[in-house]
Amino acid sequence: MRVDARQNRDRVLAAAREEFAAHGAGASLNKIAQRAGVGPGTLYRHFASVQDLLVAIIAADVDTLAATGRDLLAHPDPADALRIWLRAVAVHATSMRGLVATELLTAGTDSALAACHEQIRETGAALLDRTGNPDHIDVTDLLTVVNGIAWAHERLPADPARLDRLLGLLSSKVGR
Amino acid sequence: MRVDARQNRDRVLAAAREEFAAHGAGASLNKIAQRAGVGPGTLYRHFASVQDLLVAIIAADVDTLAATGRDLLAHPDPADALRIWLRAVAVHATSMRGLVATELLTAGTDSALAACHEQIRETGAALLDRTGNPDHIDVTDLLTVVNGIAWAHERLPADPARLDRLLGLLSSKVGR
DNA sequence: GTAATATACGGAGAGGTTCTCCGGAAATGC
DNA sequence: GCATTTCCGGAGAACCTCTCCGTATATTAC
Repeated sequence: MRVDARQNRDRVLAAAREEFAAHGAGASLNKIAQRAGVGPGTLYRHFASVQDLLVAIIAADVDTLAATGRDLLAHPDPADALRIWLRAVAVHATSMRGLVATELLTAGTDSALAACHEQIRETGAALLDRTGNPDHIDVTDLLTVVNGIAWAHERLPADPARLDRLLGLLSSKVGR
Repeated sequence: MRVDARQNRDRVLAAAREEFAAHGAGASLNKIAQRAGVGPGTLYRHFASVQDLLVAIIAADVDTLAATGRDLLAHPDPADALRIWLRAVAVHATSMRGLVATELLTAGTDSALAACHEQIRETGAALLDRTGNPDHIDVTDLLTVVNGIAWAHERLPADPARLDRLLGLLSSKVGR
């Protein structure tokens, strides 16, 4: 890839981060291009759809999340480890005004996104298995609910304590 | 109100129901007007914003939900009654591709919508109180999570059994 | 039944959006 | 230094939301 192309790509990603954080799904791709100092054509050549753009932004965070999960496998209390990690997942999904939660949930056909899903699912499964999982909870279901909670939390007026309260409503095996 | 105006209003509402159900948030108000056989001006005169349109559609369903809740106050098992009603709330929120869940969550400044919120909150509070509410669960938090679950469920490929599984992940006091 | 009035209609149009296309400019390889 | 490949950027088509206002229709008064 030509170095100027990579620079433009990076500039677009940075601009998109800011614009999505500020306006969520209502962000204008035109404005992202403008903010990045490139033409609309350049933006669309690098990212064929708004989803591609989001996935590129999210992928890095997913790696971090998986690493956190691996570290937590060494945590003395398996149930605590799961709770801590689920909270981290929720916090991550609580960004960009619901866009991340939406994207993480929708399977779609994007292979990069599918890889993100799989990475998160495997990490969650490992943590859940270590608790013994007496209620035979499906890890996908669990992550679905956590995403839903994150989405709802973000949509309401800011209340820092709410996220923990909502997660606390989960089944006692994983919630509290 | 002139009778032709009322007829147009009703036609717009019917068209909007179909269009929202088909395209969710991506529905075009132009197309709704076209489908209803009126001009855009007529649509906007009746409903100043897309939110007004949604609230008008939702309000009737909320009345039904509140009535169901009142009936359930006579249910022999308070915990069962709460679970049944929460499921009904989730099913209702699971329509129009997430639009209803979104709308029910966001408080905003619309007074008609605020009335819907209050009606649901009061019904939920009555049902929750009757269980004794040993965990001191906040009814608003509970409804928030149910909405989040409904939203997440609707966003994924159809799986009729999933909604119950997700609701089952709630704290044992209300989930199962 | 007719005239006067209030009310509502509909479409043109301004300004925004997404996304495409292609001529020209810039970087790379020899 | 030159040929070639790659990439850029903006013009523009098609769509969207939302407003304005002349026109048409329903209602009321006579």
